[in-house]
Amino acid sequence: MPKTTIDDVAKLAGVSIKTVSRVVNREPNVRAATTARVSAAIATLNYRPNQSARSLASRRSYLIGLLYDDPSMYEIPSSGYVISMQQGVLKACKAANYDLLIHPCEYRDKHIGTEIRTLIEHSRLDGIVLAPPLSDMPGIIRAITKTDTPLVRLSPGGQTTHQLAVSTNDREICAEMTKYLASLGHRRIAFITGHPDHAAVVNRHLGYQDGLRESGLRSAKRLVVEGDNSFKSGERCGKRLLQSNSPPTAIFACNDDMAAGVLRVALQMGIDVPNELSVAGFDDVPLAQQTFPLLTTVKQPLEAMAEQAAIMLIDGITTKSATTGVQTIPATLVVRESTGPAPTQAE
Amino acid sequence: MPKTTIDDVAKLAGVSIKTVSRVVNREPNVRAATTARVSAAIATLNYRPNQSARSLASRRSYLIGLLYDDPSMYEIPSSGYVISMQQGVLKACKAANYDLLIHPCEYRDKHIGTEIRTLIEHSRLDGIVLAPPLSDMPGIIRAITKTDTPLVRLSPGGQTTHQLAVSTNDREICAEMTKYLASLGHRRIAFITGHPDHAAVVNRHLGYQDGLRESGLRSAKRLVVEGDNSFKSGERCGKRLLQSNSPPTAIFACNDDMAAGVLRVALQMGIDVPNELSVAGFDDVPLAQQTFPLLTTVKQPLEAMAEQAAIMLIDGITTKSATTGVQTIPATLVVRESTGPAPTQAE
DNA sequence: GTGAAAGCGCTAACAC
DNA sequence: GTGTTAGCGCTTTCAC
Repeated sequence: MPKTTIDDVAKLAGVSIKTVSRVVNREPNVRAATTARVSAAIATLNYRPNQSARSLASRRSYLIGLLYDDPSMYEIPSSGYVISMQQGVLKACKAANYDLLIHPCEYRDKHIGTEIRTLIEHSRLDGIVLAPPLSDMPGIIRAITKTDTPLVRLSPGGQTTHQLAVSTNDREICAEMTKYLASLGHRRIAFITGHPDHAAVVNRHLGYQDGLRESGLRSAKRLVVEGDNSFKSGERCGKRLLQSNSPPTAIFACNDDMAAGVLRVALQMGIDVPNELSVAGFDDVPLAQQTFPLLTTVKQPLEAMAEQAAIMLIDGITTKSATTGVQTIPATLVVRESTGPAPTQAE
Repeated sequence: MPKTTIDDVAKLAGVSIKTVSRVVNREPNVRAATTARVSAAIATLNYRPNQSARSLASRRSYLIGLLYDDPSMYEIPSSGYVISMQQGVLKACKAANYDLLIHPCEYRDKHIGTEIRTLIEHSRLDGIVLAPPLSDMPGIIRAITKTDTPLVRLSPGGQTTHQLAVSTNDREICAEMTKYLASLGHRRIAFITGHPDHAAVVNRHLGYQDGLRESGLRSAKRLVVEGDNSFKSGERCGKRLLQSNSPPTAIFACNDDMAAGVLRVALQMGIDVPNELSVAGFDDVPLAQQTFPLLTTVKQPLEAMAEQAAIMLIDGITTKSATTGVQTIPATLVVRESTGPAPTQAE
């Protein structure tokens, strides 16, 4: 069966192909009656515009790309984060009749710039959603903007004045979590920092310090250890903290994977969570509900953020206005089972 | 800067555009010297063929679709499985200069057939990789084959004579795992079945029965409970099994998410794994290395399977030969910490 | 409000 | 081996 084309529809509706095109693209200047006739023809013929032809003529691919750090680069890959982003972007794409092209990449690769440029030019991406920590890498951002491809960054750390971005209130919410832990009586609250390349997690560290200060606690260098956002690094950091003399009574890790690693180490060492140790994470990925005990964490609205990013992106593409702006979608505390009052004798 | 086209390259190389096209597409019948000249021109102009134009002229999109069960439909979504498949397919796509379009879908949706058909016609997918349990749904398979789109199924349960598919030795390896548990002295080995719609997990159940038989054990109905592959269902099933009178000393769940759920329940109930209870899973997703204790499981070569599927698919597309065949990539046992000798007094 | 004509950048079919 | 000629099915431009 030869696919039905715009000509078939035009013939059946008794109009020119241009009018069909107008209806399909919701352009103005078509009488309601005509629109109805065309729509009917489209329905009976089950017509679907050919994207390739559309793309060629309009110089748009109706494809947007989601670029993120390749999870398989880590010992134990984390997947919940990526899936959430994908879901969010997909939702926006579906609504706007765009398709999503995913592209995990190794950002440490020397030729990452060329790779991205090739991807964009080859696939004719209409826009790009850039996930952290890629969203903080000047080289990558430059490679994209040089091709004039619209770009939205997720959770960028630095300044975002002349670009599109969506982020959450990392700093404030981390201060809140820290204050919450302090309010439970904890005095030695440790912090596991994240990926040093990921600027948003730097803000989380700042929030931790804010929270400490506002609770009248002093920050101690030995209570802050550096992870890389991976589960394994959480285990390593947790072990180090818990084996020190005068270990913390609470550990706040700046993502869930690391917090889950801490939880595992505590279990292994026979430390009772939350009675002897409180543990908190950040993200609220599925893993936070698969640990024992269930993880207290910060619910980052990742899917909503990704969706919003894609909406802004597509909006900018269709209106051709180089929009600018930063949307912030607030995170919230989720208290589950891994946090509790500080142990009394441990002071 | 106006993008460079095939005409620019032809002019610079002093040949016709058709020759450039030949070089780009690695077609035969071009002299080596000519090829070299064209390649040089391509390099200096940094030419990249326009996919839209290519697609329109050749009726190929250079896009393949990966369809899978939408993980966000579950209480606690599982993501490791999906990410692995994506990785595998992406690898093959990269090698063949294809792009990947992901499409999670709710297979229970009444209009799933139309949705898939629209996707295929709209995006002009050149081929589809169908993940389980979609790969077992006649309605979905029919919707795809009706559009004449090449299709590869992952882990289909039923017969696959006239179609492409990649699977693993579910049944045999499950028999092996069961026998392994029996060899540890376990006599009451429970099994948590998976998604009833997913035929491959039915084979796992059969393998469990094989293993029991070959170990001289009788299968008991009360030792088999039905889950749906989700973590939560693993918790529910685990609780039910462990709270029964005369509980099993080993539980074999037919995927890791459910096994992890069992592990959590055991921890909650104060049951010592592996000393009082052995637990085994299937898949070897990242979660299997994030539990306490680490999960003994069956390592399913998911990424390799997905890659192989995509290779077969692309191969069939480029050679236009309606290939047929089923590849089987064997799984292996991974013994970690959650299994051990059966408790002595518990017999 | 609607339509005619001219491409978009490439590949297919065939000629040379 | 290489080139010529037609489209692929749309959108764009501009005329009416």
